Amino acid sequence: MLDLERHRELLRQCSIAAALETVGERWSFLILRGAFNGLHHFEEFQSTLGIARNILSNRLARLVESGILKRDPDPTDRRRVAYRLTEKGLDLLPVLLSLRQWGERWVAGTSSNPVLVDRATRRQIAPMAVRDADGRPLQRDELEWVDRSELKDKQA
Amino acid sequence: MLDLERHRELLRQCSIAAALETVGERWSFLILRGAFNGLHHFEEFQSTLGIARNILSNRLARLVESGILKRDPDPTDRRRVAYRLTEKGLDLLPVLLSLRQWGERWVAGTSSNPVLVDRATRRQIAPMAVRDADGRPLQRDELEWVDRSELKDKQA
DNA sequence: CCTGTTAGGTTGCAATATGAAACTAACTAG
DNA sequence: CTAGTTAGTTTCATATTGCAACCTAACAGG
Repeated sequence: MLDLERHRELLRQCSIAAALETVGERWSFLILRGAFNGLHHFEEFQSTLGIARNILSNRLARLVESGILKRDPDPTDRRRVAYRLTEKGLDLLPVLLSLRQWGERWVAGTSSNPVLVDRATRRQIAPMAVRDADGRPLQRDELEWVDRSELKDKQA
Repeated sequence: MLDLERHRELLRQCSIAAALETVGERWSFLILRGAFNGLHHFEEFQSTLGIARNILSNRLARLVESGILKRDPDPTDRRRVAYRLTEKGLDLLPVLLSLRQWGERWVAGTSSNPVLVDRATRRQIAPMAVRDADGRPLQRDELEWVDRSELKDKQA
């Protein structure tokens, strides 16, 4: 009970911890990346990711339960199930892109494929960056952590 | 050998997978969040995060080996070690912020503390968003995945 | 100097998670 | 009907996590 209470306190204090409860491990991230890249069906995920079937089944179920993916049975073939990103799941795009760009720069050392472009201009999206309220990218020394009570103006 | 080869192929193909090799699990993320929030010492991480000492030791060592944290022994007290983010580690800020904002919106349902502000204006940073090359936020239906060879212009 | 405290670990072992491979149920196509 | 397909489920060996105790080196104070 004390553990549960501390757990809840942690969740209240930190949204990262809350987020990590649902997506905080490697296979979930990779499944999400697959979903963003157009994978839908169990076998697609399994063969593309090379993930054990029981782990895939477990993670898919968890992502569905968390509301990140939804399970769409195919009316024309009752065996087939499409797993699709929900609004909640789609909102993870900045996370995935940030992670990808970091990986490109610091781990893989190469750019990867496919790339995300602005449909209208066909130009690649900008690198994910911390920006001020007007959209100007901020350098790290321009940033500061403050207590929420010290905010200059209330922002939604 | 075949597994190793496939593993390498996956890393080459996807920078997210490469990134997840180093930060792809819950405790690493939470340690990084702690580091961004000013934690430095073993005991600080341990008591703040409530993480098992052996897991903390293992993760810290891994993050140091990956070049994300560096290990700074204190010259005035040789027992003490400060773990600090490297350039590589600091570059994970967009990942952590994206994740945090996602968690605030979809999991915790509340805003968390501390918050990141522009030092000059004291205004809160903008939500992480996917933006075009000029910095304009893009909606999801404005985005498209293309093969790198189809890029309209070469961008660094 | 000795004793107690501190800091950063390490160790042993139980519980839990992962992964390989086989199996199953339901469905579809010919 | 048979054979193949799809999405899982199960079994069991291996790996990882977590609890709690322990250890070592360094320090502080009397």
